[in-house]
Amino acid sequence: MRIIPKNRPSGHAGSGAALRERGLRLTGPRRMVLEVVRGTESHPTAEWVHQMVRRRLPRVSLGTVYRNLRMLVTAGLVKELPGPHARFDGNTSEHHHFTCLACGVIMDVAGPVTEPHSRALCGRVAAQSGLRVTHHRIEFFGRCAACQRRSARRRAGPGRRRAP
Amino acid sequence: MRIIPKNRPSGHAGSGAALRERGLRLTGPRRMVLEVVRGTESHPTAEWVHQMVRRRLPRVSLGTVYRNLRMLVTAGLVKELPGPHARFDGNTSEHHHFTCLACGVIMDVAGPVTEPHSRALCGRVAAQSGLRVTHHRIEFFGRCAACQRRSARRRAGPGRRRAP
DNA sequence: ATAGCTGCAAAGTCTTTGCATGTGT
DNA sequence: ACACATGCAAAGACTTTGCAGCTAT
Repeated sequence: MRIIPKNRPSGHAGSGAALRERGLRLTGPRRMVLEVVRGTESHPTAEWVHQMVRRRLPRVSLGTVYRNLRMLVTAGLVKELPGPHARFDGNTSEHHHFTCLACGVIMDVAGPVTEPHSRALCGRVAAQSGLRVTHHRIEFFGRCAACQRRSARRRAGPGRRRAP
Repeated sequence: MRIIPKNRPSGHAGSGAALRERGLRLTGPRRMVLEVVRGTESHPTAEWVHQMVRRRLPRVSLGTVYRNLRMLVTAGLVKELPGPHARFDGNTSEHHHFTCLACGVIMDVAGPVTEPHSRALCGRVAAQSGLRVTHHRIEFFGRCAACQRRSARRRAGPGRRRAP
């Protein structure tokens, strides 16, 4: 069900190096924030990042996590997803997102699957409207495979399920 | 520059009728909220809607505006755009949005321009991933025509501008 | 008559910020 | 050394909610 390769092994600069390259100071909290965000595919909230960071650096405050997340977004090392609660994404390669309306999980949808179409889309929009389109974002909504199975099973009949 | 037909003239049920049809009570504040949202293409915030409503009904509170906006969204009479501040859209036909990064304006991008491509996109995503895609949203970002002209003029030379 | 709305104000949630102290370069 | 980061707590921005009094049906 994973559509994009994990970004860890495919390799980008280590967190420390990445920070230095942008002229950002290398501090413990900052590095940890970046590593947490890069180390998950769960599109975490600031709160979640904070909890994870605290496992290693228990004194780090939520304010610092926010400050660093903002800074990393500005530096282009992290992306931010729209919505009422901010969510962050350590995968900076071009990709889109699918949100399961049943369980809430957010999954990546890889560039190769959508790229040709979405490129054509941008072209059309630009051509017809006189707008200059520099980038775009697509969000898909529906049900993930797991939730489809779940509801199919339920419909089939409440006969056999997990051992009672 | 407008890409979609205004939704007023093309006609949908009057606000009163629309509310009744959904079993919602027809009150002054509620009707006014719906009419304000339907009457603009500016994708307004709750605050802005509140100010407009107050021009006619000065005693309406912001809380009531929020309550009614939520209710209208639930009833499907109004759509909500994602982002840190909620924005609302009285145009419920399928369309997407363009945001100008220079001036912040949000414009509609019509279905017909994008529909075939975005349909194909959904199909591909569903096929490759086992996800069931029920709907999607596309946001384009860039510069609107006016801002392109503005910056072109500025580059051309700061010779003649508005009277000093 | 009565379920549903409203105004008002208080409370919530998420995020940002001021300040004194600490730290990477 | 000194600019930059941090922790802490207070403040901000936006949104929701409790409640007593109206109101559409």
